[in-house]
Amino acid sequence: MGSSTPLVKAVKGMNDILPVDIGRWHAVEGAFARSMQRLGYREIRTPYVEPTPLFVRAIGETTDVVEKEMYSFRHHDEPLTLRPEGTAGAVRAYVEHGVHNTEPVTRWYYHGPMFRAERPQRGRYRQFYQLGAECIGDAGPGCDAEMIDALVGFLQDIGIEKPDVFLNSIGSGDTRARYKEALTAALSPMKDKLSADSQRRLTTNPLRILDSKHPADAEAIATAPTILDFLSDADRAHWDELRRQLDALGTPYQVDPKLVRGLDYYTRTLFEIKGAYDKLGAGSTLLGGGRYDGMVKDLGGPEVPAIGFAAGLERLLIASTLEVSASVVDVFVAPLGEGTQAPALVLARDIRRAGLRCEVDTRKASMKAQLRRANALGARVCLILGDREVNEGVVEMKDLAAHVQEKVARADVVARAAAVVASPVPPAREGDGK
RNA sequence: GUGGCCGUAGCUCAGCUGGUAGAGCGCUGGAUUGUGGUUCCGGUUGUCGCGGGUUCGAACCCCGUCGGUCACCCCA
Repeated sequence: MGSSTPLVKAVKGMNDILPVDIGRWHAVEGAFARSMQRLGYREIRTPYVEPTPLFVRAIGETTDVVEKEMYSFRHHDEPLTLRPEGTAGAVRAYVEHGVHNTEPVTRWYYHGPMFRAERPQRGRYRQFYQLGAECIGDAGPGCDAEMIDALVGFLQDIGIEKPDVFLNSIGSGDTRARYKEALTAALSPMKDKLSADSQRRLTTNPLRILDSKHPADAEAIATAPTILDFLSDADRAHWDELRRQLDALGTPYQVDPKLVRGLDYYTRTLFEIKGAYDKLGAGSTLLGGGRYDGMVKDLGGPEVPAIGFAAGLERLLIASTLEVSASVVDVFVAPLGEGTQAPALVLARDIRRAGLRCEVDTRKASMKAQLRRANALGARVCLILGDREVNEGVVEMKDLAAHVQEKVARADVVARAAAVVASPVPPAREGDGK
């Protein structure tokens, strides 16, 4: 009946995904899996809960994620955390299973929920879903270029017309150390003019100032030295080669020397893809990633390079124009009259055994109500089984899209219904049925 | 986490300087006592997010709280 006030509600920032919406989720997840499999990636699933120190080590002690966004708790004195991202767990699994001993290059993709205690808004939730992949064991820029190119293709596959790729290199350890020094030196004199956040960042994490949207920081950012001028020879070679290969692939990108990311583990290549600005506003980063050549070793493994990315599934769904069939069943069986339920159940089971989706009405509803339901479920065929039909050994088969109906022998009805379901939907016509 | 805006039926929303709720869609019944979708006619739905306060009287004003949203922080 009417409405009701729930006694218990879902946790803030954590949402139900209802069946009406799940089709689009499946479509995007499926497109992603196919796209990664075509590149030789295999799926990995890791736990949603990991030991807290994994994230502290991998992501970095002073990052916002670790400092204030993790769902952490103790269980029997063991510090645990709901994973805030997927790379740390994948790399932990890589090290734990000694995967480097079994193959030179490892390509894994994953999808699943992540948890971050931020203030929710559109496209940003406390339990959210990521699609991601890691390529471990190849240091070359070709690996980076291939990944970026494939991602653009994937986004186009799900109907995101023109994804914008932003690209940067933040070099490796020594490059970054020299740049940090130069940046701090350049910005310190104007410290008083910076925003409060950036003044603090000057000592904690000066790179992040480049990312600030605060108007007070605009001038400092504009005049700051760019990290691309500080690249070591090896870093520069990687960077130049990456761009050459992207050009060869014909994948457009924009160099953004101010692109920095909030996780400490990145080295060299950094990329971000944005799109659907009108629908996503400030959260239009669809996907971000980069190289993390040091993490495997940091987590106790061998010195092995790696690159990966993660995409926000909710954001992809907002940006995607994919449309998905709302049809729930292929065939609807409508029993009419007293003795018809049992034959209807048998008929429905036969239909399902032929591989079709079929719902049978067990409510004893009127024919009108049953046909309405058949229509609402998106059935192509409605099989009407009244006492008359049962007695005659036939079924009334109605093609709901073509608006035609015929009497079919019970023995033939499964094959005939299957043929109708497989046949193209006739062109829509104006009009009223007869 | 900081600040702004919002919260009325399942959905989208209306409700005039406070006088105790309305539309469309949906759902449902009928027109067609065995035929959907289209058409026509009828019916149905609310502790006006929650708690407190002001007032003779609150959906409307005030405080708190929860939720959403936008921006920031940050990120996917």
